[in-house]
Amino acid sequence: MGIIERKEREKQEMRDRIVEAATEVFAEEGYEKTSIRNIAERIEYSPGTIYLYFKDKNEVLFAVQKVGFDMMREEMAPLQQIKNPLKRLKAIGEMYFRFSMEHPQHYSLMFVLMAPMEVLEEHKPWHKGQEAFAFLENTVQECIDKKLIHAKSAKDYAFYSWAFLHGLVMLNNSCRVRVMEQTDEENRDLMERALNEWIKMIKNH
Amino acid sequence: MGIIERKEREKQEMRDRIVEAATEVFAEEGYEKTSIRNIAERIEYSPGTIYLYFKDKNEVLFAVQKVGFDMMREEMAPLQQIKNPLKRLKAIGEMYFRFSMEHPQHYSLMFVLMAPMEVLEEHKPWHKGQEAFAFLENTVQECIDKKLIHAKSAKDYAFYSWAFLHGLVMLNNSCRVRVMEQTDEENRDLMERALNEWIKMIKNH
DNA sequence: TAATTTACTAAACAGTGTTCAGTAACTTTG
DNA sequence: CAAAGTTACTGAACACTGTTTAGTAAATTA
Repeated sequence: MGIIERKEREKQEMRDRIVEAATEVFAEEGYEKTSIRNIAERIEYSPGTIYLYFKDKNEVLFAVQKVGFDMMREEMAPLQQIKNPLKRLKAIGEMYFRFSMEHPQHYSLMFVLMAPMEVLEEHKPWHKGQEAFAFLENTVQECIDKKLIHAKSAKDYAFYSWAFLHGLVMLNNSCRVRVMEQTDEENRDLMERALNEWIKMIKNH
Repeated sequence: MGIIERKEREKQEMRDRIVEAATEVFAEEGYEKTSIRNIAERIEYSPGTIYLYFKDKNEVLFAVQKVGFDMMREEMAPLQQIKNPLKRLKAIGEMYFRFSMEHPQHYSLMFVLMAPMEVLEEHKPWHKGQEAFAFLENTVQECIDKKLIHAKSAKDYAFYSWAFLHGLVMLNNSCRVRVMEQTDEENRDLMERALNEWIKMIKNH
């Protein structure tokens, strides 16, 4: 009897539909307007139904976060082709900036909001985050191996690089860049300059 | 007749009481639990009363943000005594880390949340933010003047420094530092190392 | 003292995440 | 094929949220 198999498949399909709807609402309306009722309405089910497939809202957001990481991986994959690791490192930075501008809602779910992280119990790994970070770390390691940068620890310097970019993106998105009293275009230039300066700073001369 | 003067004074006192109560609730319970009803209850008035003194919740949060900047200025002022601007720069970084750890709620109101920034109309200056940034920028300018660092623009490098620290603080507070799979203490060490590395990176050798 | 202004409140509106009793449809059993 | 059991789903409820507004009591002015 393939009934249990079909039921299981239907269960998974329903889960996927919820995640798809949640992703749409989230990308279109943002975090604040993403409510269980809103998601339920989009798939034409009652709000309670979502709780038959997810423990709580955080679990739904965690699933949407995964979608975001999959999107980023697709933009990251082609960068593997860049043979010079220092050039690849810069390309990762440019991709990171672009992603944060084109998908601001996904960006905050992936790197800012606490909600999706709350489903991860202590000491349990954050697979999607680690996978993305590994790509950065490997690139930094290659730079060290080829003596292109003066870093000791690839892990540490990968993290520093991430922190620098993340800080720039955050100050920009949260309007704290207002202290600079510049136009939006000048701010974009500032970010570009910042990435160039960062590469210059860590480069071996 | 001193009645209008007294009335004005009472109006200001009431505003102050609201801000004080809001600051307490905010520091104790955090952003999520800071509601108009919560603030009103603490000063034993109805929620509606707050709207006689503030346009909306954002305006209350903006006032609390100012309190946060005043707290930070008090920690910043003594650093003026440090004559060596590069040492002062590092001290600012250490103070910034400490502040973010000791007052996480104020930190997010000052540097992360959108709500308090929404009271600032476009092209209007963000005084408190600019004042704090000026202290950092002046210190970087002194470093340039004394040829201690290899920066061209003090404004740009002050911003880069801020972005780097802010990025570290954010990745830490938002649990994204989990990619490092380290203990809390190891993470604190990482932040300290990061600041040292940053100073080393921008220093003239 | 009467009229006016001021300060405040209670209630309402539309929204939130989550739980749970009840029900209708589907599946299994006899 | 009918009865029993299981599954999937819903509607309503609970305790919250920011904000608006009509109504009221007190303070001030005339």
